[in-house]
This record gives sequence, C-alpha cells and structure tokens, in this order.
Amino acid sequence: MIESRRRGGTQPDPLSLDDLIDAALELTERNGLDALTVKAVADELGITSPAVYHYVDGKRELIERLCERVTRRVDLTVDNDGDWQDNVVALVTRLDAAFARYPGVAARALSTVGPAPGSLRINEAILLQLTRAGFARADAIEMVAALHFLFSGWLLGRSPAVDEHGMRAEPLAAEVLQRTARRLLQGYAGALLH
Amino acid sequence: MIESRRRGGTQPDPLSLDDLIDAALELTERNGLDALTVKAVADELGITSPAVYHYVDGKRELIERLCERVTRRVDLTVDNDGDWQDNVVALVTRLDAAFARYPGVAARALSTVGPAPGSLRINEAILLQLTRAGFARADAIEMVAALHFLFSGWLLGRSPAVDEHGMRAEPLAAEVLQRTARRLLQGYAGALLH
DNA sequence: ACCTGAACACCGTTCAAGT
DNA sequence: ACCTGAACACCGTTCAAGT
Repeated sequence: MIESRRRGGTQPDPLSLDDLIDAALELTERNGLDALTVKAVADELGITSPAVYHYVDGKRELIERLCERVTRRVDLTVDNDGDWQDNVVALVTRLDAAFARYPGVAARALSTVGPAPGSLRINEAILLQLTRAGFARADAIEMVAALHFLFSGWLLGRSPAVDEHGMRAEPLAAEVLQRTARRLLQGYAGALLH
Repeated sequence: MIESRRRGGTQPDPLSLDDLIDAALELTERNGLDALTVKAVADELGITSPAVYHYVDGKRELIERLCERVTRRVDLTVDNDGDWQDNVVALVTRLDAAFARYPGVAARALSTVGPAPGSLRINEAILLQLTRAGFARADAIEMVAALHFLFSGWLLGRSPAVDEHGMRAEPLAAEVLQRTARRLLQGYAGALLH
C-alpha cells in the first residue's frame, strides 16, 4: 500500500529498479504471480503502465528479477561438520519456505531452461555436501538434478496456494518433502557409497 | 490442417466435442500449450471463436479435457510377475513419452490441485506394484506421491520444448528420469523392506 | 531521464441475432 | 441446436509528446 507517491505539489522522488521489484514482490505475496500485471505494479507505484518499461525491458524481465530476489534470500549456511543428509534436507526446506510466501513464483523460477540464476547458489551448496559425503562428482551432479526434480514437483503440487476461487489448498506439510528427499538421498547412498 | 470444413454450398457437417479436442491437441502438438488460443482452435475447425463456447464452458475446460486425453492414452499393462521396480519405471517412462509430444501439457496437467483425473489411473497402477513388493499401504501412498513429485519436476524441466524463440531445449535423456526414479524406489526399499 | 496519453494487436468471454 | 457479428474488459507493448 505505497500508493500516491506523488500527491500534492511535492517533487516526485525518483523511482529505482529496486522499488519496482519491491512493489512486484509485495503484489505477488498478496495475490500470486498469476495475478501480477504490469498495470498493477504501475498502480502500486503511482505511475502508468508504459513507465514501467523505462526500468525493465518487459514483463518477462520483471518476473526474472522477481524470481532472482526470492531465491537469493535463502540462507545457505550449514554446519559442515554435521550430517550431510540433514544439511541437504535443511537447505531444501529453506528454499521451500522462501517460495511458499510467493504463490506461483516457484513454478516460474524452476521451469526456466537452465536453472534459475539464484538457484545455482543452492545447487552448489548441496553439491558441496554430497562431495563431502564421498560421492563421485558425476554422481553428485545427478543427485542434485534428482533433488531438483523432486523439489520442483513438490512445489508444483503446492503452488496454487491461491487459485482463482481464492481457495487455499491444503498446506501439504513440509515433512513430506523432507522425508521423500531423505529417501532419495538414501537410495543413492545405499547404491553408491562404500 | 482440417481447414475450411464448410466451403462451397455443401451442408456443414456437425461438429462434436471430440472434434474440438482433436483440433486443440493437434495445435498443441505443433505449437505448445502456451500458444493454444480459443481463436486458433476455432480457425482450425472453420468456425468463429464464440462458437467454441457451445461445446465447452471456457478455455479452462478445453485444457482440462485435453490433458485428460493425453494421460488416458498411456498403456498401463505390465507383467505382474516381473520385477516391481522395472514395472514402475516402465509406467513412468510411458507417461513421460505421452507428455513429450505435447509441450506444456505436462506442467498444466500435473499442477492442478488434486491429481489430474487421468493420472489417477497410473497412480493406482503404480500403487499395485508397490503393494505387490510388500510395502505397507501408507508407505506405498507416500512413495506414489514422491514419484509424482520427481516426475512432475522432471517434466517441468523439460517442458519448454518449444519456447518463444522456437528453440528446442536439449532433450534431457529419459534415462535420467529412469535412474533417479529407481534410486528413489531403492531408498524406500532399503529403509522399509524386509 | 522520466513520465503521460493515446493507440495497437491480441486475449477470453458475453450476448443478441440469425438459421 | 449451432453459429455469426459486434462488443466488452483486459492484457502487454509501442510511440510520440511532454517536462
């Protein structure tokens, strides 16, 4: 609810690209990515739709930057002396929590060909845990891909947190994600380790 | 390329709902679901856009029926004396092949809350293999969910077979899906079986 | 540089009217 | 019952014009 940034006779303070993404994020948090429109962002900032194109090359870039911001916020610090499975599960859980706030962002962020720029960071963090566990590099890479699939599918299933009827789907507890991810890791560990 | 069904003075043969879905499927196979428009379907059939609404309640229903058709075509017969893991992997592979022909359909079909009507069939087929292997019912259900996640994520990653630049993403061989699915099954088997 | 106003092409959908 | 033609609200985007 920023609204009417430029009321009265006051000099309109200059907008920044960050302001734009902030507004888009806020709208997405409220109504979901599907309802995000260029005009809605413009209204939120008190400008007209065409003005948005001065900051961003199109709606596509707007969404890309938005997805990047969501994934970049994820805390990747883990205890490198702790259990590698616990660490991987913790990382995935945190990414899940980040996406949970912004309905629809997950599907968009994860469906882009070649993993989203922000998700590369977490993939590397997971990869570190896997090599630490003793997996060969090629196997570790496949495991990251497998986890990516599992996680994407999980998010896809929970994604319509706000559908067109305004109904919220049943929350689908995060423990399911955690258990399935763990089983996947165990499958690889049992087949490939020592 | 049906086109001009009603040329000359010949009596226009009546359309059916199936004709409509057929046309939509053909268009989707060529251009992907994202490019599927009500007008495109109408053009393909030689009618105007509003006429489509006589057969279907809206674009949403059109897509639902389309997804249903794709999943319903999957052959679910397996050798019930064979290895259960082989059977499950075979089923998933066939579903994958069905979706591969229709870019974008997978993401839509799998993201609907509550599994798509057609995918229920395959879930039951998988469930049968798992109980046959000796898993408790609750565990088997979670495994189906886990497979569903893995598979959905896999499809999401390969989905933009036709993106807006007309570029086809690297095929991402089906063996990756098969191996990761197998590892997942092994994880559950190692933890829960005998 | 930053923004507006008007316009364009394209959506899905509704509705009155035709046969 | 089946279809057309016109219209509506709403998209994303372009562009000339203003300051």
